[in-house]
Amino acid sequence: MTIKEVAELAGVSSAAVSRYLNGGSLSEEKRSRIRRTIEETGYHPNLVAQTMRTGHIRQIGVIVPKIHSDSVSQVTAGIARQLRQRGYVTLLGSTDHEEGDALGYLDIMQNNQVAGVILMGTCLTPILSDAMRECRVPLVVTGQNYPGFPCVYHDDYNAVRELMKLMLARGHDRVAFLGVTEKDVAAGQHRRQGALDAVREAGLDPNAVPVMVCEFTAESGYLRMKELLKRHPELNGAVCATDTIALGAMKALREQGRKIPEEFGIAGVGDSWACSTAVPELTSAHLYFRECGEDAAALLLSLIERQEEEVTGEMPMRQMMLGYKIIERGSV
Amino acid sequence: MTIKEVAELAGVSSAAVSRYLNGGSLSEEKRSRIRRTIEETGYHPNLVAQTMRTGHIRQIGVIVPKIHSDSVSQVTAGIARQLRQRGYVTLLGSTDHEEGDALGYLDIMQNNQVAGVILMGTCLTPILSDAMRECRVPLVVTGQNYPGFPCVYHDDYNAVRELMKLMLARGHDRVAFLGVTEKDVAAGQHRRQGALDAVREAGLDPNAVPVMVCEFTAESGYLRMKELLKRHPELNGAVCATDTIALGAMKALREQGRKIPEEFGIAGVGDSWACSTAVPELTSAHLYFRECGEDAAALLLSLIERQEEEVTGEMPMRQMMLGYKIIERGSV
DNA sequence: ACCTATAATGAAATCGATTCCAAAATTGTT
DNA sequence: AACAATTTTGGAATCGATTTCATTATAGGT
Repeated sequence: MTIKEVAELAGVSSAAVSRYLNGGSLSEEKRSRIRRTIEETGYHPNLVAQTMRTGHIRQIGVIVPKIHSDSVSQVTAGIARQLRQRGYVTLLGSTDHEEGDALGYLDIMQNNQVAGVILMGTCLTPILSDAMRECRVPLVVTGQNYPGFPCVYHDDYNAVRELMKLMLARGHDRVAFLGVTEKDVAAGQHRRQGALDAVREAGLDPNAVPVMVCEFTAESGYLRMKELLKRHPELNGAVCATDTIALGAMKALREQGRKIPEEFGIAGVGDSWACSTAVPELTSAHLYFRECGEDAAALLLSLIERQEEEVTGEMPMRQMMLGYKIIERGSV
Repeated sequence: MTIKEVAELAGVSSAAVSRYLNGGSLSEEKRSRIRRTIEETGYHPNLVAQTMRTGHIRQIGVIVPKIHSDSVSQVTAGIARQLRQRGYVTLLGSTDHEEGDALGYLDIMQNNQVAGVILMGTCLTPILSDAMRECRVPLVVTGQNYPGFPCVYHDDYNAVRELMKLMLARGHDRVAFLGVTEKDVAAGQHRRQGALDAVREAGLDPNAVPVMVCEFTAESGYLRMKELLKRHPELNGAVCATDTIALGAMKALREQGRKIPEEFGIAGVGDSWACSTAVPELTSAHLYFRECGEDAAALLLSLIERQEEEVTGEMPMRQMMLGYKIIERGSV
């Protein structure tokens, strides 16, 4: 069913039908004839043809490192929800942490003429950075602060800093940090730095704090913690870069018979649902993942609209940092 | 950069460039001239225009009840991966379990001219069923067996049946079942039926088995289990329709001082990562979520290709059931 | 009744690709 | 060298919408 066929049936020109759909002067009589015909035929405009002509497509590319992950899927849910509300659809790309795939998606999405791209950041390599800069449509980064790009991210530094302060305040002063790869600036560098700075601020020596690098899995947290307890049996507390790692670490602590929180304090980041099923329940920093996604989408759409309306006024770069909330559950 | 501009620069007609890209007779000389021009300009064909002309778009609509969910995101990861491999992209719609949103997405995706749709099933209402039947492109259902539609789903019935058999074999013979809404046929009806049939097969009375209906959350599992223990203190085992519910239920058992697995056996479904961080670790039925997504995508693409090639031979309906694997971890 | 301003209308151009078709160029055969 | 068969080529039509433009109809004012 095309606009032409509708026009024919209603006895008007296709231009009239287009005006009916998009607003334009049209006599009341034709208006109602067209309305009837559209209802009868169940006509829906072909968005591809529409895009072809107008150059505006209501599709946004969303590139994530791994859709099967608690935090990533929460952000994605926020993005999809906001986009949907504003009449856009989500073109999803999950890269499995492969840089090549991210580049590929960036390409294929632009070929699909998306109106904009949201990239969930992990490790920023020069190649990816170049590709992002060459992106022909507005682009927003979530989860990381990439200088030069509009970003929406979390206060990773202070979230972990505050967790560590809490840990020290509770008397766990021989602490370790279970982190993730430093290639991930937000989850790797900032969280570690927050932990160490809290230690320094408490008048202790941050260089004495053992730092382990884990994968993003419970298994990895378990293994690293086991190693840590063997090498540093004097430890009585650990802050972990993610809840998953912390939950894995708790298993190692159980095996060693360390009582939580009396003999050993532990905390994670992300406020995953599994925190409240652990024994004891895991103290964690809540990050506003859903809101991060929603804000990123809203920011991107404002950039797109500004572009389409050819607003020429100056436009400040937006780096949007979201807060956090420490959820005490008794593991510290 | 359009095909016309490339043609101009290379000194050939746009038809020649098109033939270069899609295969067609072309002299070696022009071929290399075009190649050079494309490399220099970095030209990429506009997929919207391509779709406009050919009617073939390499986008697949994927409609899920809630992308922020362990199982859903795993299936989605499988789908996206398979589609990507075959040169398609994923148009994602997350409905938050709203039927209206599902209908809306079905519509908007068809307006976007998607080549096909994968619908992750939950509650099949007549309205949704009608909309699905009216879908103008091939459609595959995952996670549920909807009669009349090609489906890829799990053997929910036998997975839970086997879990319950295990439970009874371990001497937990005063059992309950913590299920989910019956509107969800696979997770609600089939899992419950599997549990009750196992009880019957063991020579016990299935009508004596208390059945609770939970939400898909740990909190709900906790509350329902607490209620259950108050009403039926004699119970010594429970099979749960999901891991999340089981992990919540374990909290209630801990509060009541029930030793797992000695005094009370518990099991879940889904083999979530959190199973192995629980105390004791949770016995669960592994379902092949990723594979389910991959198979659904593969099935859909085969339907699409068959349609595009106008294969006329008879075409059996495909209802594909995937197996499961009981992962014993010591909670039964 | 006449002229102007505004509203209504449809034919045709356009977006960027693919593809049909007829013409031109090349190849092969005798 | 003449002719047939095949390959190469670009012009033009096409997909389904929007939008410009020139034209016609209507309304308003004196």
